[in-house]
Amino acid sequence: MSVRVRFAPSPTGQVHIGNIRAAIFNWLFARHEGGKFLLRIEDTDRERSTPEAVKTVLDAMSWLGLDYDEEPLYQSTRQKAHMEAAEQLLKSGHAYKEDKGGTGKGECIVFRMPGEDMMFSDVIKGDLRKSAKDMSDFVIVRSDGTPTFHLANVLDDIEMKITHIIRGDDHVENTFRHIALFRSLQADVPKYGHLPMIINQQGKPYSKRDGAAFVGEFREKGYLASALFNYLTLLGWSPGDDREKLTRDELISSFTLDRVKSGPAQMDIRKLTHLNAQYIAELPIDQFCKVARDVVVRMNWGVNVEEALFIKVCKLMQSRTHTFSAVEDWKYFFSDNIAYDEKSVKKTIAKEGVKSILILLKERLAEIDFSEGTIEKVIRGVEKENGIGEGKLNQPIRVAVTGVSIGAGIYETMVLLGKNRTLAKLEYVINNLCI
RNA sequence: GCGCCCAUCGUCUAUCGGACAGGACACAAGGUUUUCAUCCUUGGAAGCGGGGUUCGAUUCCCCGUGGGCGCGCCA
Repeated sequence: MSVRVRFAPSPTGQVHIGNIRAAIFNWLFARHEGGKFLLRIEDTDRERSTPEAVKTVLDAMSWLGLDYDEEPLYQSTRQKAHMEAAEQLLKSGHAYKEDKGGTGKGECIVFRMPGEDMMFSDVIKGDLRKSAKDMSDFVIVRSDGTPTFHLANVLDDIEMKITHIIRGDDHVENTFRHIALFRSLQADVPKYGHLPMIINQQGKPYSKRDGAAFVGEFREKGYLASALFNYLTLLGWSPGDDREKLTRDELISSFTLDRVKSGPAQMDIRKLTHLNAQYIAELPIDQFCKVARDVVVRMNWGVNVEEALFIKVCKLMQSRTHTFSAVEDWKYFFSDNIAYDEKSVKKTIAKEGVKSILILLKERLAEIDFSEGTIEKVIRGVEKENGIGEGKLNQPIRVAVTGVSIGAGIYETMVLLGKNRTLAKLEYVINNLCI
């Protein structure tokens, strides 16, 4: 029988990093096995499940390249089938009505656990057992007539002919209930695999408080889908050798569930960032420009970022870009109005004697055509005339023309800045920041 | 409290009883470089504790400890 797996998110606004990893593992498993990867939108919470929330899920998936094989099943369309199944369970004696605990809410429908010890072989965790006394009956239809997660989930998995359920660790206990449901519905019980949780630095499951907890945030912070995808597979899984940076095809061919670890794994943003830098470095330049351009648009600098210059800047900056949020600091290439880093200014420009040197530099630069060679020559000359060590002027100049103390090679930077802008910035610094 | 699961460098991991426990991130020290970054070299860094089984245990078993998860008319 061919493998059919699913990702079943409830669209509640954001896609949690733990959920998307479950989706990735399901996807990888399906692709490895040549099976189907399906999507089910669990939109029974009518208040939170808005079309926008659904779109967020879809966007996150397409961003990561998680393509699904059949039309998504919307759980909200299954209400009737759910209720019919509940009636059937009532009839067959697998469920009964009860006002649980006399809450006054009225009667709900409760599923009767079989009352015997259970065991299933988890594809990741191995044999898991639970004795009858530790399992109690549970509600499948609320007193308001709506089905609970357990009922809906199992019924829809039957409907979708799911063969393997790969989901978070937090569901292991539910699995005993779900298996009992499958059996009493006379359906084939799928295979289960429970993924370890992703935890934060405190060892707790990732939450909003940990900053980057949602897929959208990683995207905004300048991470590449390919890097996030790759990194997430490494959390709780490894190919068994020393490879860590794997292409999607390599991931598909080496992914097996029996290599998934069963203990929780801690997220390390730094390692993600390192991977991200590698992926960025090997991006074709036009791709790099495209993603960088999106950041520029979002930043809304209020200046014209001309494409030809932008491409040159991209070429210059790509190798030192770890995440695309670094693009936010590129404003000095395109704007006459830049922010000066106070500390850097203090350290390099706001010093005795700098002013006259910069004035001389400005005069000399005004006389040449800008190229790396000519610029370097001018700077070396000014240094020599003032008895300054070779290269010592580079940093002050960098701060003067870019506002910050880090960046690409200063000659290249000045060439891209252009003569006019360079001179204008020197003029500003001489008049306003020098002492 | 009860039940289930897990346990290798700070972190992610390799090891399917047998060599110096390997790799990556991070960190440190060098080198390259006009700053930053890249790149290169080197270094420190781990088998939770205690019992067994075995010629031999990180690996198998038990106990302890630590951690995670679950115990809803949430999903």
